[in-house]
Amino acid sequence: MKILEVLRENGRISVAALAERVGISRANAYTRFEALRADGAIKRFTAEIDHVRAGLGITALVFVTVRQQMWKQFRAELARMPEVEYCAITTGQHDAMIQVRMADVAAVHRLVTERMANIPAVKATETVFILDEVLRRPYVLPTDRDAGRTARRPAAPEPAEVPLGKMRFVGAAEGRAALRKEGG
Amino acid sequence: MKILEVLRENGRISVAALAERVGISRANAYTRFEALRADGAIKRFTAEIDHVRAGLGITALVFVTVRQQMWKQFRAELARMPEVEYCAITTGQHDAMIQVRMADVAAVHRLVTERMANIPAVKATETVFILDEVLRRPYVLPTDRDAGRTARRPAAPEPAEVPLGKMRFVGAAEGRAALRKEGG
DNA sequence: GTTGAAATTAGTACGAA
DNA sequence: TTCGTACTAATTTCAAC
Repeated sequence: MKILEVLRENGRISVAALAERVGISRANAYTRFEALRADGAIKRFTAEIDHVRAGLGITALVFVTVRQQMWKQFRAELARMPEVEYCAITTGQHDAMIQVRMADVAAVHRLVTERMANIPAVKATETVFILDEVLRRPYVLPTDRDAGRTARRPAAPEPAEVPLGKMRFVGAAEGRAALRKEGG
Repeated sequence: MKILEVLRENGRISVAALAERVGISRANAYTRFEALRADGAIKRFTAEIDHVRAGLGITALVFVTVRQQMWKQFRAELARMPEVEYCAITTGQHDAMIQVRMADVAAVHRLVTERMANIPAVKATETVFILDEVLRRPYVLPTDRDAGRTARRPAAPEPAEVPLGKMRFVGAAEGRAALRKEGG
């Protein structure tokens, strides 16, 4: 975990420097580094690029409703859209969320109305623009849980008190109101 | 752009190998590499970590409605939540979208109902679970636009045909219907 | 899991095209 | 701006412990 913590902040650090920061020997660092890569815990190393400086100043989220039994086609179409940076299948009102980077607002409009709308698998879309990216952490690690808290718990083995079947995937405010009623 | 293309796929490549792949001299590669870093085009290098293998198998999106004039406090609270991987301010129904990685569903529930709900700046939340991350590209580049298309356009200087003030930030299906009516 | 030396590679400087 | 090259510093590998 310590190795991962260092590497997500500085992916180009030398293994020797990594060893020193983690507090192990160089040879050990090489062994563990290679093991993490082979194991797949580290998927790849990448450069974070300033998309604004690269000429893609507009970021948008497109929430997509996918026609049932056309998922395979939807995924195939996604693979052919290089402007898509991220796509996740979600629960809730929509089926998928897509994040795109474009040069300007008009390009987003064109993408959604011309390209996305012509995909048969796409039933409907809802577009939202990103005004500001407040934070992007390289990747969250389990050890982050205790960081930033004033009082750290001794990692109690908290059981899943709320059964999954009882959860409501809705707004928290609404959920709290309902719980209050139920609880009395 | 070529350098960025290589670097986002392999952030740990040596500058010598980078020079060869891009087709420039070693010395030139060092110069440009350093310039890209100094300029801020490359923000940092990072390791992509498999969060499932790291013990954080659940990913969720929390859409947050923020109380007006409490943005500063909201951002301050965010900084103290290490489980948040990404946060963006958006247009549309909600004010912000937060992506979190947690060990299990119960942990997400706890985060939203116990921690988030106790932040005065948070008026309401809506949680959605990510079932599958279809794709995550390191960072999209302008050169990606033409890739993956069967017919590539000669990069015409397309003007912004649709004025921003005329755009409707709503569902595309709805938007198309409206345009049909307007257009006749 | 550690240390230390050999082999290799990376980073720097500078003149020329 | 870019290239080639020579030089110095650092990294990686590999061995014994």
